[in-house]
Amino acid sequence: MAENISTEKKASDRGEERMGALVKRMRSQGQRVTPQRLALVRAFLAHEDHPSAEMLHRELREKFPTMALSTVYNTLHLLKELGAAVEVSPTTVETRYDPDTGDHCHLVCVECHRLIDLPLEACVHERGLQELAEEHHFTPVRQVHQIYGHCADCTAQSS
Amino acid sequence: MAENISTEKKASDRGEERMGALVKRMRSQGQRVTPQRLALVRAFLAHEDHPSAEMLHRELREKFPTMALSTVYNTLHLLKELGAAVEVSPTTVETRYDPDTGDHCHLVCVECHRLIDLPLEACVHERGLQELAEEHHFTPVRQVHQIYGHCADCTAQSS
DNA sequence: CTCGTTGCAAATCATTTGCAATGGA
DNA sequence: TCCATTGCAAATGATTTGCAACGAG
Repeated sequence: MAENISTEKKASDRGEERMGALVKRMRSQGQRVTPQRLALVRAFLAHEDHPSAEMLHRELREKFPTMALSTVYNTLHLLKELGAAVEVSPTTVETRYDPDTGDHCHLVCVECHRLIDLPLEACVHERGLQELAEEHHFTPVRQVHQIYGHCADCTAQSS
Repeated sequence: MAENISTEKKASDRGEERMGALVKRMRSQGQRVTPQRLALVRAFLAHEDHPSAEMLHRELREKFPTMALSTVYNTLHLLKELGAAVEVSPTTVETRYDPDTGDHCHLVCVECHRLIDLPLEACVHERGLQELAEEHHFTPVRQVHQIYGHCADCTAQSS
């Protein structure tokens, strides 16, 4: 529990540090900073894990009983555009969002859909995979390395 | 077009080679080898790309006008269990299935959801990423390296 | 003959959308 | 004030499920 408290503080601090810049960018883009968005962004950035829209919705309901799920999605999409959130799709279940936008990879449980962070340096090297998995008591079934971006045709079309 | 024909032949050959073993394994597991499944597996293994259930359904309708979409899903799930297909989820659109089950990664277009194969040796090394992307005229937005498997808790629970 | 599989339609479930009301800038 | 955003409900779209008829072993 003592560990949890310090972890929580770190996450909150990280969040508060990013709030200012984020809010500034929202305003500069003509996006309105509503109380709902403020609370949503603050809650999201404070996460050390990978919450889904539904999870955030449940969490925010306490302060905003009328908060609609569509508002949560709306804000998460905004954060994605601002580069402050990364979508992670464990399998075919709810999309999960990662407040840590640095390059890194995840161990994904195909049963409970838990996501476990791994530093990028650790996972780009094939040889280290087995040891890493064992460290986390994780039994790899398959690995997927996807690079999202724009293909030649789409880049050409939107020019 | 001449290139297409040779490509198609290679894919078909690869498929035919795997058909026998696959059918044998299905029978040994008490799975029935129906004409629908046979056609579906053959069509799937012949693919050089990453068809969705819908795509295969359209394709198979020609020979089996009554083929249900749920039958396609059913067979794809079976192939997945047999290790003959790998699920790939580009974003939040239709799941795509990859007949190439070897370790490799994909370039995923976030606009048209095209998947481009990359050999694993090429993509596990961080440094090569930029050059590889340029080779394919692909603009990377983000990369995702996910390892699917079973986490410690789930492994413990199902023991 | 048996029971796994099929086809069809209805059900699910995450996510999106339409639209009137609200309230930031 | 003006228009982006909200909340709500209905729509969407991929996937799953229930169930009677079918047919592979």
